[in-house]
Amino acid sequence: MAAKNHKEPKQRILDAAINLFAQKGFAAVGVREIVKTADVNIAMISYYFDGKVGIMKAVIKEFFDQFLEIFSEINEKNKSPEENMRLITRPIINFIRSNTKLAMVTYNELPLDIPEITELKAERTSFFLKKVSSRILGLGLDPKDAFRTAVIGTSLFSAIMMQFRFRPVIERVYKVKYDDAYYKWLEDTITTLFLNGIQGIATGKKKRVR
Amino acid sequence: MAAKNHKEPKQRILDAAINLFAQKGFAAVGVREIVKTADVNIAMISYYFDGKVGIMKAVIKEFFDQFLEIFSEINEKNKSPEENMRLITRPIINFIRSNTKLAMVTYNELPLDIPEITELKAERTSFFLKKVSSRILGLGLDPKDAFRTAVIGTSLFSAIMMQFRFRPVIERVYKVKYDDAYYKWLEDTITTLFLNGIQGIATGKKKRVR
Amino acid sequence: MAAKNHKEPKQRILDAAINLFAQKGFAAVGVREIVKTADVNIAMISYYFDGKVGIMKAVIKEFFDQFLEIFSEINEKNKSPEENMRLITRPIINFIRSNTKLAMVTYNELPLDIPEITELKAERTSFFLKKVSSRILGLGLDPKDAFRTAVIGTSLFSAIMMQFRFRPVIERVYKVKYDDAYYKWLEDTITTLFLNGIQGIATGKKKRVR
Amino acid sequence: MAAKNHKEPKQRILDAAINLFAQKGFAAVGVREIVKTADVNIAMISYYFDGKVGIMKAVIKEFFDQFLEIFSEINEKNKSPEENMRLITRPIINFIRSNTKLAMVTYNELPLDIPEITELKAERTSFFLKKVSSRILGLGLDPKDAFRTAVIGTSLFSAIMMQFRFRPVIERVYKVKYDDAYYKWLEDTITTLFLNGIQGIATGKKKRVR
DNA sequence: AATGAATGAGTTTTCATTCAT
DNA sequence: AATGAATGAAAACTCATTCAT
Repeated sequence: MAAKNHKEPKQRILDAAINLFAQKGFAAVGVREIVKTADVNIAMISYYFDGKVGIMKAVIKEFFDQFLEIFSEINEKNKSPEENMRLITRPIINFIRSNTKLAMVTYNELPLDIPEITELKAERTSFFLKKVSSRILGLGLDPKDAFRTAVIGTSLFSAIMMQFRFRPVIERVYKVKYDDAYYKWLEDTITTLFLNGIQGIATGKKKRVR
Repeated sequence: MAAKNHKEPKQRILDAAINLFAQKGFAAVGVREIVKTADVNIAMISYYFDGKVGIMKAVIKEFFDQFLEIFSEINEKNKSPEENMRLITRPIINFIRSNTKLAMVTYNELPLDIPEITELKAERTSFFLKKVSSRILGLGLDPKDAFRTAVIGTSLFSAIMMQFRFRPVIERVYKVKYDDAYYKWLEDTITTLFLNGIQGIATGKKKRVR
Repeated sequence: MAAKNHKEPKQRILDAAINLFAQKGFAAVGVREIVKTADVNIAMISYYFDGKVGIMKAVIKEFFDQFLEIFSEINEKNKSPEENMRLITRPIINFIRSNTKLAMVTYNELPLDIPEITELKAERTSFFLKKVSSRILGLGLDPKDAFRTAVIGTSLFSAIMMQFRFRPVIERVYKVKYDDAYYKWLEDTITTLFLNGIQGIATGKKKRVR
Repeated sequence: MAAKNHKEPKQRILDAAINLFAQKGFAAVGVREIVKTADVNIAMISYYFDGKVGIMKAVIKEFFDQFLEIFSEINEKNKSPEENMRLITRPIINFIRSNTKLAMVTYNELPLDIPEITELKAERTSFFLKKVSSRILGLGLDPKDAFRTAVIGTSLFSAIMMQFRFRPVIERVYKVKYDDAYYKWLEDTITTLFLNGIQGIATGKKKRVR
């Protein structure tokens, strides 16, 4: 029942919370459940995080701190369009694969209004929006069409996220092994899908403008 | 505060619940809040829905009953690929536009485990998965590649859904008016994006197989 | 689920209530449970009994009306002591055997205070106390020792009652078949036990006085 | 209204519950009433007893733990039959006199089915049945007639219990002072009654066998 | 740093009863 | 006579948080 106690209490709380939030959602998880899972005293929640929403704040921060960083590492020089597209899809897939629950919690709680978190969430997601848009832009779209890149960027992210969210459903219907090969295949599929899609938009853009 | 009382109590409860669940999430909404919004007596929750999760059950059923129906109406005959693609994207966008909160609630609560709802959810989502996959299949993909159609289908749905979920964030960054023109433009964008993406996959399929 | 509907609604309610009260106790049974068992509309409770405690009143009345009557039928003439003792024990055992649940409900709820029933209960139990005492008195006790007969009388009744109350426990420990032979044997045992006991008290009375 | 706060909260809850359960019955007492009487916070019920039935569990355990112990102390050596009988009646009367409410609560709730308590109750009452039977056996009954000792034992206990249960009724009819003298007299009466009764059964046993 | 008992407002659900039909 | 929707109070329980130790 108790968790591995080699880590620090603060980290144990965070780990437990991410797992439980991912499973049941923020509001449905009680602090008593968290402290039992983390094997810490209940007062430690206030001590380290100043309450339950403080944990959620930390979770969101952790997600964005790590997630936004993966974009910084991308340096598309003079590569092929496919390679550049892959420079977007691969880090996203790999990151979510390695941090599935962290990503799920953040993504799931995004539209919900917990007042004390609204500002933090809005700021980070806006930043993400700009970041991902700018990455998409380099693939042949008209720089003036920034809004469209935002739609495509969020679609890309959401499409990838969906594969993790929908995993239980997919497993009910198809025989899939979620191994390295699968994730490579997913990377290929998403890359091809969006690369061709974006190129289709870029060439046909004269017709449909907004 | 009280709602319009022209509708029947049962429907008022459902309407109120959908609005509140969409705003705060299922677990964060109390029945007292629902009955206050719906202007009904608190005991009516048990009377009509047998408790709070009963409301959620009804919400999920309502969403899938309506949503799955829109696919039945699609009859792709001998039309152009673009027209066929549009026969998928348009009804989805229109439906979610008309039932944004219903869709959001269902989509948001999908991964969360509320035991009494698990089975219902699993059954309906599996059904959705098959339905959307079969629609995608008609666009030039190899019939043996059913699993890939599932990934593309869920990506498509999720990409559209994301535009509704992310609306508050997008509004912070871009000046958008969510009118008929916008939704037409969104339909065009998503249609072009996925049509070209799917065609790219269909032609390049020999290389990447799973 | 629904009960046999040949009887009148009022009687069906009473039957259902007695069964449920016997099983769970008055306070633990809800009117909704009663009406479901009796297969009548919930408003019939108020209509026929003026509420839940009204049912309990009727139950208590029914028990005492029937139970006190069995004593009237006893006419000890010039019989042997054993025959006279048996004229007390047999009707009690037979009555409780035939009306086990009615007796259990009344006996179980005796010490509990439901204001509207207190007076009714007190009056009937007092009456019972006098009745049973007077029966005991004829077995050789000093007429002045009325109080002692009350103790013996209640002990006798309680001893018999206990065999019904404790039946589930006894069945766990001993192999018993609750058939005619058993009840005859019980009558013999209780009769002998109390007859000899009373005679012992009657002869030894000079020593212990109160 | 508030109770003496010298004792620990847990004990105060137990004391209050025993009093209230004895007065109104388990199901008719609300936790709010208990916490008001015990002057503790309502959450302490869950904290210490894991809910209302947890209190009842504790009450039953407390009764049997204490009650069964009084039998252990009895060591009938080479004493007269009356002394041996008295070694059974006296501790029972004294115990119930000192723990009237605890005994009443346990006795009253015995036949009622509160699922979570069924097993506990069954186990302890079975144990009691064996204990009291073995005590009775030493008074001249045939060792093979174990079942009859059970009937007599439960009758004895129930007869004593009845004097406490019926006290309000008896007080309405007779002038009794429930002092030491009364309990001594009660001990004499019950002892004589059952001793002679048992001896009557023992001698007349050839005739009536089961 | 860490404990766990204690708090009071909060939760959902069920209660017996009523009333318009 | 009979229905069942509707009521408001009360039920048991859980919540996140605090505080003396």
